[in-house]
Amino acid sequence: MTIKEIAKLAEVSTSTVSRVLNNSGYVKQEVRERIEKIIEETGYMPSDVAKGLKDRKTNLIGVIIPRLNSRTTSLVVEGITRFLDKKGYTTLLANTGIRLEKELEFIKVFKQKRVNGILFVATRVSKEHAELLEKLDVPIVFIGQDAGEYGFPSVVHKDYNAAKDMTKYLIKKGHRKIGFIGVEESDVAVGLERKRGYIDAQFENNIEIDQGLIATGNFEVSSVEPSMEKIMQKKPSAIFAVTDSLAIGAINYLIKNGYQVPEDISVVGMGDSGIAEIYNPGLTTVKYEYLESGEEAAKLLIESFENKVALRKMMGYKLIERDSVRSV
Amino acid sequence: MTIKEIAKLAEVSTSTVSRVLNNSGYVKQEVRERIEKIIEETGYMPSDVAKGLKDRKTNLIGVIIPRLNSRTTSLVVEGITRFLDKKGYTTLLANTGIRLEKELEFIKVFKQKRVNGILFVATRVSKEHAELLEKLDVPIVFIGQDAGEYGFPSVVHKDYNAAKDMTKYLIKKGHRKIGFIGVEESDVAVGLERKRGYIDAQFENNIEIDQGLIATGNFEVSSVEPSMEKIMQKKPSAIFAVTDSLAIGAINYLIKNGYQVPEDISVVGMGDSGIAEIYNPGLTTVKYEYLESGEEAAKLLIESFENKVALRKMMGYKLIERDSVRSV
DNA sequence: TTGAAAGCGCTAACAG
DNA sequence: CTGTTAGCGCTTTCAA
Repeated sequence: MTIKEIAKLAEVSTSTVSRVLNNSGYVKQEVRERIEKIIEETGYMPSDVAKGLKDRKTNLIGVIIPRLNSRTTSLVVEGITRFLDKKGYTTLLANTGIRLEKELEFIKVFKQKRVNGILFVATRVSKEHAELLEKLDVPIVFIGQDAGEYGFPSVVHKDYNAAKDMTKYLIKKGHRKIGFIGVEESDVAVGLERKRGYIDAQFENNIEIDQGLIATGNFEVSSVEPSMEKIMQKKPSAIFAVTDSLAIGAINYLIKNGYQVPEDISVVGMGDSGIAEIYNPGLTTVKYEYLESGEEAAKLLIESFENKVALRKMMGYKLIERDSVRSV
Repeated sequence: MTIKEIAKLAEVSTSTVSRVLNNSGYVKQEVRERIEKIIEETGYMPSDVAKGLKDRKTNLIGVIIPRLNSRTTSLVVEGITRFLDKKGYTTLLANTGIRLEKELEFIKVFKQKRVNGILFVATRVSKEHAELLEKLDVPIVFIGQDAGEYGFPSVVHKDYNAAKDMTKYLIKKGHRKIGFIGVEESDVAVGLERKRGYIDAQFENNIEIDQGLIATGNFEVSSVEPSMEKIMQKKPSAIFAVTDSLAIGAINYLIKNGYQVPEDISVVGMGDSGIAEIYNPGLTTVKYEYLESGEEAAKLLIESFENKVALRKMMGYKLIERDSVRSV
């Protein structure tokens, strides 16, 4: 079914049909009704493909995510779709499995689909990304990692400050030997910034950094065990894990090994992953504004269509005290 | 940047550029290289919009989901994107917030975008859906709810059997008074089928159904409290919740009220939501093949492009025994 | 108030 | 081996 067929059925020209479709220009009431009736009956829907060709605007926004099986990403995407839907944009979703080559490939695919912009939930941003994006010239906003270095607008979380605050909180509770479960530093936000916060907080409180208390694994819960084995040799009174999953992995490890949380040892996470709330004990953690960051990034992108300014938006956070820490 | 501009730069016709782009027909090696160089330098990417118009194939698949903040949906979508990506399709995502009018609207939007097919993660399927889809004539596969009644292919989980098996399991463990926390029956799969399983298993074991043991809320954890208050008056020895979140809500309620799980009362859920595994105690539940159902549905859809047969695919399940049940 | 015609970017006969 | 041309479905002057 095309506009031409509708025109023929209504015995008018395609222009006239187009006019009633877009409510533009003059159409005699009687003719309008005739056409509307036919459209209704046939279930005809105009093609956005043809329209897109005509006015080079697809109203498509490409969203690139590392994976979907994390609450973080889900919330960000939820925020994105919520905002874009309101503004009449449709979301194209690309799931990369955190593979750089996939990320680059999807950026190209999006360009071919002529998306009006890209939202990139990144775990790291490289020169390759920057060069490709530069070349393809698509509006983009990064989420979760700062791409300001390459001149791209970004929506980031205050990872450094949050981790520092959390560490200070533990220190205030009397802890001086705080184990740290981190992830690869190639993930600047989670791996590097949070670690910096952890270190600086101790530095400012004149606590000597003990490398024996610091373990680096990956995001998989299975990586917690070796990390914990290393850390526990130093007999810490608290564990600071950079994500809630890792924190819960740590707690489960402790329980399995006969410790009580928080009686014997305190544990905190970051991310307020939903599990944190319903877990037993309730996990003390930092709540980030994930849903809001998705909305904010989408908003930034849409706004950049008009005035293109590269900027960085910092999202807030909140320390949520629950039952996994005790004072010593 | 268009094919025309590339053609001009390379001093050839657009057809020749098109030929090197698609690796079709003959092009003199020397000319080919010249064109490729220009494409490379300019970062030109052919427009899928124009291509789509030409050969009425967009390689777009629309995915409609109720919301993203559940592990179930995330896994299904993960499975979908995984499969579609392999096959060269791109995913359009529509997040409805479980509002019927949004669902219908997105189906129309997808039609306008000329998607080649739709995957609908449904919570219920109505006549309105059926009529619209009939009229718009878009290939579709339902996920999670059976739309066979309206002649649409569906990928569903064995909700009835799984719930029945779970109930039988509790019975075998010696439980005769089993509380039931369900959801609205408008959700046929989760609300109705699972309840039927619960009832039939008891019927077959000559256990009289006590309406006082059956409570119906919604998916929100907050709805658990009133349900539990009602059920606990009957002093059950076990609770069967139709989702893991609900089950954990129940456990938290019990703990708050001084009960021990499973010592005082057993609790089981359904869905193997990830929380089930790391929760304390480990939750006995049913693991569904969510990721696989996404893949399976996408596969069905793509296959239906060739031979269009409406069919129903039943996904398997597995009872996962953990630590939230004891024998009585 | 309506229609004819051109053009958006690309591909595929067809002709050379 | 390469170019010309028509047409995909739609909107938008420009005329009438």
